[in-house]
Amino acid sequence: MIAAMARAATTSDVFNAIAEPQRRDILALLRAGERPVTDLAQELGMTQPRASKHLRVLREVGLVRDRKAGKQRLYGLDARGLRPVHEWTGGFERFWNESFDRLDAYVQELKQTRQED
Amino acid sequence: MIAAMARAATTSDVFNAIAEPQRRDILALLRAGERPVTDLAQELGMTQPRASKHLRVLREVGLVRDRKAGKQRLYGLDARGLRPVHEWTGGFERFWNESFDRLDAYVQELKQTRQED
DNA sequence: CGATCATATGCCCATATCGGCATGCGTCAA
DNA sequence: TTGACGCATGCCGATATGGGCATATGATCG
Repeated sequence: MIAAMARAATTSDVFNAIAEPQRRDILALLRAGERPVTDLAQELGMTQPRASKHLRVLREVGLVRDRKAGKQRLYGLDARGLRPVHEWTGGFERFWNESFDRLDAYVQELKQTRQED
Repeated sequence: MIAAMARAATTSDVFNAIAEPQRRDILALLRAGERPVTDLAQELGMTQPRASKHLRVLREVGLVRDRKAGKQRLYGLDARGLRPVHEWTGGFERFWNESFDRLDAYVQELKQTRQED
């Protein structure tokens, strides 16, 4: 049976993956090119297991690819998955500029409301 | 003392707020204009308390504004907070098209690597 | 004031998530 | 084969999160 779930189906989708600051840092670093886990961990000041776990999440949502290179395992960026996020937020673009006007309208209405009390 | 924390400082930032599908649905709906809680809840097929809780998160990160309108409370969109997300993902835009080539490169390297064994 | 509608909250449960630590596993060198 | 290195996992603890349900709160109306 389907019981109560925390963050239900959210798990392992791109939006969730980039909700974690450290994972965003990893992605940003990978723009410079492939890197082994230890490298990333050190650069970002995190332990190796921690880096590995974050990388796993990123890999599971397809934002990262890995390939073996001898003893090492190189992680590389696959940013295609970020596109949907960019497009989704882009769907609100026209509201960014409107917002201020809207807020002004709110303020006006609030003032009126208070005066009417 | 600061003990181990789950999702540390992530809580209540915009990235986290939009990691939840239902909250994204709410934001999308609000593009059409202000709406009372009950309205949103019904439209999205969720209970009123649930809608209120999601709206609270959205309000806390500033993606939503509310104003009292008599008995009701109208929630309205304030999309400015989405801009950073859009820009962050935009920073990867040039990799979207590269990705395929990169993957091809990976494959090439892999082939070479295998041959060298 | 009392009844009622619209929301926000509190409390509880189940589960997801992060971090640390120790350890397993695969690869390369001697 | 034995070590050493590089990385992935397993397990545990602490906490955040989502949902349900009942209820507190706020506001309007009679």
